[in-house]
Amino acid sequence: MCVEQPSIDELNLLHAGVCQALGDPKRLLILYALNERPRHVSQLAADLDMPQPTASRHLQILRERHLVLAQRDGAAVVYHLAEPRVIEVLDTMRQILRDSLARQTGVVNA
Amino acid sequence: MCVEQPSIDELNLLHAGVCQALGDPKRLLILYALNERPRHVSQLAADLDMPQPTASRHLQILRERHLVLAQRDGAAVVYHLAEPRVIEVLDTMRQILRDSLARQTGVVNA
DNA sequence: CCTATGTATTCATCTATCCGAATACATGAG
DNA sequence: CTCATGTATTCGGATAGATGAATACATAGG
Repeated sequence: MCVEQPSIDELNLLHAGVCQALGDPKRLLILYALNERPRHVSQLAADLDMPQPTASRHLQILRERHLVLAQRDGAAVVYHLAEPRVIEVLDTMRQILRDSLARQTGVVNA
Repeated sequence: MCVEQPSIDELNLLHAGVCQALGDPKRLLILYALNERPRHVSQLAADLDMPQPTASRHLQILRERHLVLAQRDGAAVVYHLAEPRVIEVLDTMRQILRDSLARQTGVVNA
């Protein structure tokens, strides 16, 4: 109780922040990779062919936005999705995008 | 036919571009406003209390990402959502966000 | 053509983001 | 404690994004 609730504007700001976190190609790859299975940072970096610090920084951003969760595993850290629904949302967006592209090119011979 | 199809990476890039377009508070307000009803640029600017050039620039970005469509109405231009599904997606994201916040604060007395 | 209204664009500036490289920090083993 | 491994952070520079102010452009009316 007595918890400060975010105002409409604050919620809108947080909302934008989450969307912004999704607005990077590498972070999308990370989210889809973690959807397949949780992974160590180094494993993720190797799988996605990016330097470890790069993966770590992107994971930090995703963590701040509550899109992924970290869990210690000895000296390593396992990251996993915080919300499976996010993948559904991303899939929907991607489908909308594909439809949009199809509509564009489709107009040519419509 | 013979239309160049985007590769996986290109699609991922476009996907990120669309998400990035959603990652701005004012653009979220614009999308939600246009979901209520299509509007002229000036009307939108007035309703959302932002300068007309600001609204116009944001609309340009949303147009480039195929999130809104423009339609001339005399000297004015009516903007409307290109995809109602985008609002569903945004609503889902917002709900996920609310759940996440509730989980955070809820842990206090869990 | 000239004017009025509405929209888009340019410019300069400021801020934020992204990255590679280097380095600091944390954990577990010996 | 020391070392090895794995992760996070800092620094510097390059790039992109957002904004106010000014202005160009487009359309309709007279």
